Amino acid sequence: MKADCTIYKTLDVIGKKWSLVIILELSKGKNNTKQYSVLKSSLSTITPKVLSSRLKELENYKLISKKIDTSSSPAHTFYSLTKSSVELLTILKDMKSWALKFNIKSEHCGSTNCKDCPF
Amino acid sequence: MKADCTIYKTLDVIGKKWSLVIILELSKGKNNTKQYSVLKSSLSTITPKVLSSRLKELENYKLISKKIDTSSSPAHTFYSLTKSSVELLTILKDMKSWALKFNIKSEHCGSTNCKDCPF
DNA sequence: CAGGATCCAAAAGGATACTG
DNA sequence: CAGTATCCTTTTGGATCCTG
Repeated sequence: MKADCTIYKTLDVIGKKWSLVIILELSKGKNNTKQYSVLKSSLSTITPKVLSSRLKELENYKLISKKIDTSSSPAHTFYSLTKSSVELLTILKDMKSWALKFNIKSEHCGSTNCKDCPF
Repeated sequence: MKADCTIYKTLDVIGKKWSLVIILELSKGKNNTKQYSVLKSSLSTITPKVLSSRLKELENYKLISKKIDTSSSPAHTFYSLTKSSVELLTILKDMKSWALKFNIKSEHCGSTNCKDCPF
């Protein structure tokens, strides 16, 4: 394997801790969108430092987009999935099916139709 | 999202650095099997400590199996994919297709039919 | 509200040397 | 050959405080 192998690079993009989980959380929002504070509280154990650095990375990769609503004060920031990351959801879904088949599953979930993982 | 969400746990299993890359490398071997030393040299930048700890983890998860051939001296150790991880290859393939579609690709590869990523 | 700055502790990863 | 042991560097996590 060469260091710049496509799969290797892909794992750099989406294989980091929190990256896919952030994408999953955004997918639960209306129009694949969530406000920063809502996103943050849904990822209860993440710290603002880690969250904002992941958001920047994902934005650079164009996997999420950011919009600031200045009509209210203080302003609200919203993050949305892009076309790219929406297509990634299929892969997340397949990962879940695979996991359930091979018994990597959560106690409270254990099904393919769980409100926490909306598949 | 709860801490024990299925997808969250799945990422613990296969989302760690090197885990999927090791599975990919084993898939290139005859019968999805490679000798330790061959595996190691195909992952040129990995260190023995990290490699052996990942191999133990993957073995515990039953994603790989280990066999020692004592007929030669010194003995040779072989690692193979299991049924579980063979089914994961489909997901890796989908990840590659997704990456190529959104232009995360390697210079030398850039195709869906590359000997380094055998898809 | 949405982060950025700072400091610190813990964990993961890497380099190298060594052994059954 | 297939790893361990040891030491060190880097990354990650957490807490807290601050600001436009």
